[in-house]
Amino acid sequence: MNEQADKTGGGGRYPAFDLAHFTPYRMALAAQLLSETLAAQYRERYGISVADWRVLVHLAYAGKASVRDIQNRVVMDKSTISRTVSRLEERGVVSKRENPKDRRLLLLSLTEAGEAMMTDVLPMATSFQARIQAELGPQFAALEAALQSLIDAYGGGEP
Amino acid sequence: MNEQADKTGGGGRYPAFDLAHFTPYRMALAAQLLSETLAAQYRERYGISVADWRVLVHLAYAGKASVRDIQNRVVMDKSTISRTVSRLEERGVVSKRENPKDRRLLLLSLTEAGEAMMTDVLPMATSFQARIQAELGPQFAALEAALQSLIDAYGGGEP
DNA sequence: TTGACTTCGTTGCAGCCGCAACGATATTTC
DNA sequence: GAAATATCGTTGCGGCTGCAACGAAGTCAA
Repeated sequence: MNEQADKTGGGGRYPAFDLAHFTPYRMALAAQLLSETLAAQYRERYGISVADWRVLVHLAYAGKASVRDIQNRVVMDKSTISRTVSRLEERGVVSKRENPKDRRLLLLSLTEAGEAMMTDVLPMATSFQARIQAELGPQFAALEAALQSLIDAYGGGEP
Repeated sequence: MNEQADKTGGGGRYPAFDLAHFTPYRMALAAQLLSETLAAQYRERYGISVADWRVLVHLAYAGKASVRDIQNRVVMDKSTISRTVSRLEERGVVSKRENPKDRRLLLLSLTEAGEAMMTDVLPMATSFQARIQAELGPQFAALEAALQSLIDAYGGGEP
């Protein structure tokens, strides 16, 4: 509790501005804490990164998808998705075929091993969600609503 | 609105799990949208990155600080701070001296140019905060409270 | 059919990040 | 006072990311 800020830097040239009370920063912090807490669990067990996780979840949810499908649903650059998929394929948890209907597209899906892994991993996520919900209690609904407002207002849908 | 997920991948092996309704993901998305919206403004005018921004804001707020002071306040790795400070020093907006009281520490502060820049930039942030608050209306207080709960619950303070 | 245009995924590049190891300086302990 | 220990900031390294450019494949129009 030492090193107090002296706040006399600019001689009051600009208004006091504390990052700790700035909503974008607080949001980033909260998001990072949540992500890390969850990621620590599956990283330890399976060596899965956040990018891996997002791709895998989408495939578990959708069954089959192309890179573009994932991109439309998950906010990730297509190059990131491409590289993530390649890594997951090498690990043997994702299958990467060519779509015969349109040979530009990939037909991505989980392998047997991938499905087995997700059978183990998804409940972790579900219970984490439950934990958040429980910890927040009545605040949870309000948080959800506010997040939705922000996502709508700042272009979470289509550009 | 084509490419519907078929959801038949695992044959119902695991519970339906939609990333879009998962709180950690939604939080990350909202945080990213806010960050990008704000960052676009000062990046365009001053070529400032988010890391730059955080360091600069802290210095504007605190007047003088060491790398460690910043690390204690802002969640950034010390190596990131070190490199960010070096870049900002080269640009001439941050001064980097040695603390005579303890020669391990740096005595960081804004230069005249840095203060001038922040005089211009900080109001942008203030008005962005006001915009968020206005857009959320009564939801804002609830969001703040929920964020605080999460940050407390997941270790936003000291490890 | 052919040629222009669009879409999809990959890759080269440059930059940033986190971790761990390190040198320099302070502090503690004996 | 000297040696062990702790703290601070920097740097090397490996990995990841976003952007832009690209080749391959499909679509559209004349």
